[in-house]
Amino acid sequence: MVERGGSGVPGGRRKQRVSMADVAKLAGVSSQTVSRVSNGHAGVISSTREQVLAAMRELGYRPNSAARALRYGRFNTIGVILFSLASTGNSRTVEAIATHAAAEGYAITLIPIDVPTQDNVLGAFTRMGELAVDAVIVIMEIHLVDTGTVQLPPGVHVVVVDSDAGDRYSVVDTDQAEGARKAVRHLLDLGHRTVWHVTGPETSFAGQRRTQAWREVLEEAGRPVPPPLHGDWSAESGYAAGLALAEQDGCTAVFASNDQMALGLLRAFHERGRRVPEDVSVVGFDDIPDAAFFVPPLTTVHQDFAEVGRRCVRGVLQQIRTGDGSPPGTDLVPTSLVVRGSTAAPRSG
Amino acid sequence: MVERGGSGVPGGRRKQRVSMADVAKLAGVSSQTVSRVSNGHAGVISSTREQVLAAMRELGYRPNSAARALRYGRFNTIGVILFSLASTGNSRTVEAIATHAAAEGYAITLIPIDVPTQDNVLGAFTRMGELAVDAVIVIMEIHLVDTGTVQLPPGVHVVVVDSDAGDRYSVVDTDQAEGARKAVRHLLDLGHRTVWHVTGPETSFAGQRRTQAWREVLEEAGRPVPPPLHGDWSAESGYAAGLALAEQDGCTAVFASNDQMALGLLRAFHERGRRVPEDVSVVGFDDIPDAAFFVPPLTTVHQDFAEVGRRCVRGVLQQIRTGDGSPPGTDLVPTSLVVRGSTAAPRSG
DNA sequence: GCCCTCGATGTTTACGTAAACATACGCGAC
DNA sequence: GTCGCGTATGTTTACGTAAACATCGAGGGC
Repeated sequence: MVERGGSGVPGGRRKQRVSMADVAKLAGVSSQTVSRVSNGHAGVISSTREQVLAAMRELGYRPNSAARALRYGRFNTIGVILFSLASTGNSRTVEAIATHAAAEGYAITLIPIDVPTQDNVLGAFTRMGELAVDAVIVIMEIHLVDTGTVQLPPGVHVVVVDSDAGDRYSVVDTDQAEGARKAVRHLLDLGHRTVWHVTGPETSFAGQRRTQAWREVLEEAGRPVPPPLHGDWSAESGYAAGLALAEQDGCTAVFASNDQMALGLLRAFHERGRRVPEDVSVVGFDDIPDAAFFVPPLTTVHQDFAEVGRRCVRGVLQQIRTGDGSPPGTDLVPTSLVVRGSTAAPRSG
Repeated sequence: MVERGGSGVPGGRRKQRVSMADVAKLAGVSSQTVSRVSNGHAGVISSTREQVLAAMRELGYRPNSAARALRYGRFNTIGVILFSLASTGNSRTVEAIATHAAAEGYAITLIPIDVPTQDNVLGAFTRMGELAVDAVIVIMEIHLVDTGTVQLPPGVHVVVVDSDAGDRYSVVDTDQAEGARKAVRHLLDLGHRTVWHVTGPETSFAGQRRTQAWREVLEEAGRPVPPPLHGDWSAESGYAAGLALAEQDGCTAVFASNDQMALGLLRAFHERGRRVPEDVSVVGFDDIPDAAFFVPPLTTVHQDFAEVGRRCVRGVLQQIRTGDGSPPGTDLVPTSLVVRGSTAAPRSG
C-alpha cells in the first residue's frame, strides 16, 4: 500500500490538507463552530472551544487562505513590481515596504522585471492582474509602462515610486530636487566657483531630477554650468567620469548623482593624484552605509528609504480601505545632507 | 447619485469584480464556455470564442486567482522568509529567486522578520503556514528557528539558505569553506607568514564557516593562528578592527569575512599610514560590485548569488512536482577568487 | 406552567472556477 | 429514415470558508 506523507503522525495525515470539515468531524461539532473558534468569535462555550482546539492541534489544521480570499474578496497581499533589487535604494525600499505591510497583516508579492521592455512590463502587469494582490506598488520609471496601451487593471490600487506621474497616480518619492539642491549649495557655500556633475542614466526619473536641480542652482547663482558627464549609476561609470574630470584643471567640486559613482570618482582622483578634498570636493547621493568608510568618508545626501516604504504602504492601505482608486498626487520625503570628509573649501578660495 | 469606480468605461464597471458569470451573460453563453475560452481549451467554435473574448474585453474580465487556487489546490507562489534585505547577498539572492521563479510561472511572497526573536520567527512561520504559498525558501540561520517547538507546517516544501541543517533540510549555499580557503591560501602563496582575520557575527553560519576554514588552512600549513578580531559585517566594525590591526607590526595580511568590513580595514589602514598592499594585504568576501572600485581595488572571493537563487528555485519546484518533502542534503555553489590590487607579496618576503 | 428570550450550535448558501457529466444537434452509414 | 457517433455547449458539483439564517434548549418572569 503506497502512501505518501505518512510520517507517523497520530491521526495519520495523508496526502491532502486538513479542512474545517475534518476538524469538525474529529471534534464532533459542525464546521461552522470550527470557523468560529478559528476566527476567535464569541459565542462558543469553553469546553467546545477546547475540543475544537485539540482537534486542530491533532490534525495540524491550517486555514486555507485561498478559500478565505475567495470568501472575503481580499488577499491581504500587496504586489511590488520592480526592475531590480540590485540597487541599495530599491532593496531598502522593498524591505521597508515588506516590514510595514507585515505589521498591517499584509504580505508582499514580488514581481521582478529583468529587462524593462514594453513586453515584459506588460506581461508583469497582466500576471499581476491575475495575481492574488489587493494593491500594487510600482518601483520603476512609470513612463516605461504607460506609453502605449498598457494600463493598470481597473480596481487595483496603485502607488508609484520614482516617477513624475503625480498627475495620474499616487507617487511617493524621495525629494530628489531638494536633495540635489542641498548638495550643490553646500559646495557653492564652501566657496567653489561652480560644480561639475556626473549624471545617472537618462531613463531614470530620479537621475533627471537631480541633474535638473543641479543646473537650476547653478543658474540661480549665476554660475557657469559645466557640461554634465553621463553615468549609469555604476562605480565604473563614475570612475570613467573621474578620469575625464581629473584632466579639467578648473574642476574643484563634483556632485555625483549617487554614491557608487562618487566611489568611482574617488578612485579615479586618487589614481590621478588629485587629492580629495584638498584639490577636489566630491558629494554623492543616497548615503549608502559604506559611504562613511570611503577614503575619504563621503559627504552625501541621505535618502530615507524606510520612510518611502512606509508611505507607500500607508498609501495603498488607504486606497484599499476607502475603496478609492489611486488619487493623483506626489508625496515627497525630505532628504538631509550628511557632511563628511570629501568636501572642503577650494584651496584658492 | 453617488457611485464609485464609475470612470466612464463602456459597460460601466461598478464596485465589484467581473466574474465568469458576468462575461457569460453578456456573451450569451454558459460560464463553462467562458472557462474554456479563458484556459484556451479546444472544442469551442471560433465564432463563440470571439464573442466571449469580446465580452471579456468589454467587461475587463480578469480571472480570480483565489478561486483558481481553491480549485486547483495550488497557488503558484513560493514564500521567502528572511531576516534582512539589507545585505548585498540576501537581496541578490532574492532577486535571483524571484527571477527564476517568475520564469517558471511562480510568484514570490516575501516575509521579512525584523528582529530574529523566537516569537517573531514563529509568528512568521505561522503566518506563512496560513499564507498562499506552495513552498518556502528560508534565508536565515536555521538554528534560530528550529530550537524549541517551532517547526515548518507539514506538507510545505522547504529549501534553506545559509545553514548547516543539511541533515534535516534541503540546503543551498555558497561553498563558504572553499571560498575562505582560496582567500587564505592566496595570501600564504604570496609569501605571507600568516593571515589575520576579521570575523562575521557569531550568529552567522556563513561567518562561522569562513572563520573555521581560515583556521584550518593556517593549521594545515603549520602557521601560527592569530587571535581573530570580531566584526558584525558592517564597515564600521571592519574599521575598528583595522585600527587595532594597524598597531600589530607583524600583521601583513588580513582576510575579512566580507567586503564591507574589508572596506573599513582599508580606511583604517589608510588613516594609520599603512599602505595597502605594500604594507598589508587585504582580502574580502562577496565581491560586491563596488569592490573593484575601492582604493585599492579589493581582492575578494566572488559569490554567485544568482546561482544560489536558481538552485533554490529548482529545489523547491522539484519538491512541489514530486510531492516529496524536503530531502536532506547540502548543495554547495562554488566560489572564485578575484585578484585585484589589495594583495601583494610582503615587503620582507 | 407557559411563553419569551437569549445563548450555543447546526444548516444553508455564496464566493469564482473548472472538472465531470449531461444534452442536443448534425452528419454519415446502412 | 433511423441509428450511432462525435462535436459544441450547458448543467451539476466540489474546492474551504464564513455570513446569514435556523434550531434547540435552558432559564426567568408572569
